[in-house]
Amino acid sequence: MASNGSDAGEFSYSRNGLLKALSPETRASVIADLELIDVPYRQVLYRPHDVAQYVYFPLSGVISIIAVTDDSSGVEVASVGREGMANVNLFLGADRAQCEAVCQAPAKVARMSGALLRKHTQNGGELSQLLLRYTSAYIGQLSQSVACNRLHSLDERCARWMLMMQDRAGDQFPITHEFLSAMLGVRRATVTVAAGLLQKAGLIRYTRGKMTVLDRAGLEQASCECYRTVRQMFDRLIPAQ
Amino acid sequence: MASNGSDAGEFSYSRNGLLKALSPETRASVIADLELIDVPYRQVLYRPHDVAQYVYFPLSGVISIIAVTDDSSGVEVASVGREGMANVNLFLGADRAQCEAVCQAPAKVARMSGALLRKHTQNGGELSQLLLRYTSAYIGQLSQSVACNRLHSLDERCARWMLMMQDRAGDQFPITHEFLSAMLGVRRATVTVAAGLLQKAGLIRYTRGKMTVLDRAGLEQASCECYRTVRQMFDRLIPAQ
DNA sequence: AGAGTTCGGTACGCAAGCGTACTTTCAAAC
DNA sequence: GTTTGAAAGTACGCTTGCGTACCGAACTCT
Repeated sequence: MASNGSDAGEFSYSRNGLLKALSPETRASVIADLELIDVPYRQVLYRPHDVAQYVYFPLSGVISIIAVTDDSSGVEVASVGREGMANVNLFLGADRAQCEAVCQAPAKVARMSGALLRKHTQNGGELSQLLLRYTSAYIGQLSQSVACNRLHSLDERCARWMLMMQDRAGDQFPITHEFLSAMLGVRRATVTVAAGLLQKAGLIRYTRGKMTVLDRAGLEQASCECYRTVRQMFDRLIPAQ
Repeated sequence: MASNGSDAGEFSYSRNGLLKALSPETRASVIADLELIDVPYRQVLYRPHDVAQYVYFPLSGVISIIAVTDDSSGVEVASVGREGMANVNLFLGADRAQCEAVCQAPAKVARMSGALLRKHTQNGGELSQLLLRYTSAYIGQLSQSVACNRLHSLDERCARWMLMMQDRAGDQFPITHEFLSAMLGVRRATVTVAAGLLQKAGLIRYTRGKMTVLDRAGLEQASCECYRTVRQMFDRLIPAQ
C-alpha cells in the first residue's frame, strides 16, 4: 500500500518486520546500534557450540537454521527472513549456539552484538516484548516442523519449502538438489524425483541451481497444511507490517 | 546429595528445578502466588487455540507437549518434568496455546496464572532471566526433535523416550502401546514390534500399560544421541539442582 | 460367573525412501 | 575449443514403516 520511500535515506531498516513493528523512538534507538552487512549465498553465520555473538535481522534474503547431528548430517529446523531474527538463543541468555545458521539466499542483514542487545532489552521494554513474541512464533515454527517431519510426505514438504522461500526471496532463488536434500533431511536422488514431479506439474522450474516458482497456488495445493499454519501464526503474533 | 527435609513443611516446591534455582527471596515471593494441583494420568492441561491461562511447574510427573495436525494426528514435540515449565508461550506473551499438553505420568503441579506471572516477570528480574534460559533449552529440545524425527529409527527414538520418562517419572510409569504410538507418530503395531525388541533385549518390561525400565545403560546404548545431547544442554543452561 | 473392553502380538501386501552407483548435461576454467 | 567439475536423471535391490485386519489374553464391570 503505502510506499516507504521516505526512509530510503537511512537504508530502510524497516524492511525487517520486527524493526518495522517498533515505535519510531525505539526503532531509532535500536537502529543506531545495528551494523549492516552483506551475507553471500551459503555463508555460515554461526555453528553449534560457537560463542553467540550477534543477533541478525534480515532486511532481505533467507537464513536457514539447521540442527546438526553427531554423524554430521543435519536438517533445517526453521528459516528466517525479513519477518524475523536469527540467533534467538542469544536474546534468551544462552552463551552458545545450538544450531547452524546458513545463508540460503543472498541477504542484507542488520546485526547487533549481544552486549548491545542486552542494553536494549534488560528491564523489559518494547524491544523485549516484541522479541519475546517473536520467540513464541519461532517455537511454533519448530513445533510444527517436528510434526511435519514425522507425518508428511517429501512431496508435501518440498512444496512447503518452496513456498517459504518464495515468501522471503521472491520467485527466483538459488538452490541445488544436493543442498535442498540436506535441508529436508533426505537423499539427493530422492529430491530429484520429488522436485521433478513438481516441475512436471508446472509448479516450479529449475536448472543447475536456479529455482523459479511458477505457480504459487499450485504449490499451496501440493503443500501440507504446515505452510498455512505457520504463516497464520506469524501474522497473528507479529501484527500488520 | 543434601536432603531438603527443611522445607517439607511448605510442600517442597523446590522439587521443581526452576523454582529451586531461584534465590530464597525470589522463590518465596513466587511460591506465594503458586497454586498446587494434582494432575491425573491423561488429563489435558490445554489444547491448541485455547486461551492461555496458566504456566505449570511440575513437582513430579510428566507433561507431554504435542503438536496436533489438521487430520488430528499428533506427535510429541517435547516433554516437561521437574526440570521445567509447561506453557512457555504464555510467558512469551502469546495469548493462545499452539500445542496440546497432556499428563503422561500422574503429577503434582504448581501453576501460576498469566496475570501473576506478568507481575513477577515484567521489567526483567531473576525469574524472567531464568525462564528465558529455560526457553532457550526448550528451543534446543524442539530443534533436536525435528532432526530426530527425520533421521533416527523408531527403535532409537523409542529407547530415547523411555529414558526421558525414567528421568522424570522413575523406573515405572503407565504407558500403552497405543498411547506411545501417538507420541512417536507411528502406528500402534509398529510400536509393538519396537517395544518387543527392547523387551526381548531385557531393557524394559511391560504388561497392559505398565512400563518398567530394567536396564538404563542398555537403553542409553540403544537410544540415539539425542537423549544425551538434550540432557547435557539442560544441565548447562539450568545449572546444578 | 459372564460379558464387554482394552491391550498387545502377528500377518500380509504395499509405498516411501535409502544406499549405491552409473550416466548425461551443462557451465565455467584453462 | 577442450577439459574439468558440478548438477541432475535414472536404476535396482533393500529396509522401514504403513494400512488393515484378525486373534488371544487380561482386566473390569455387573
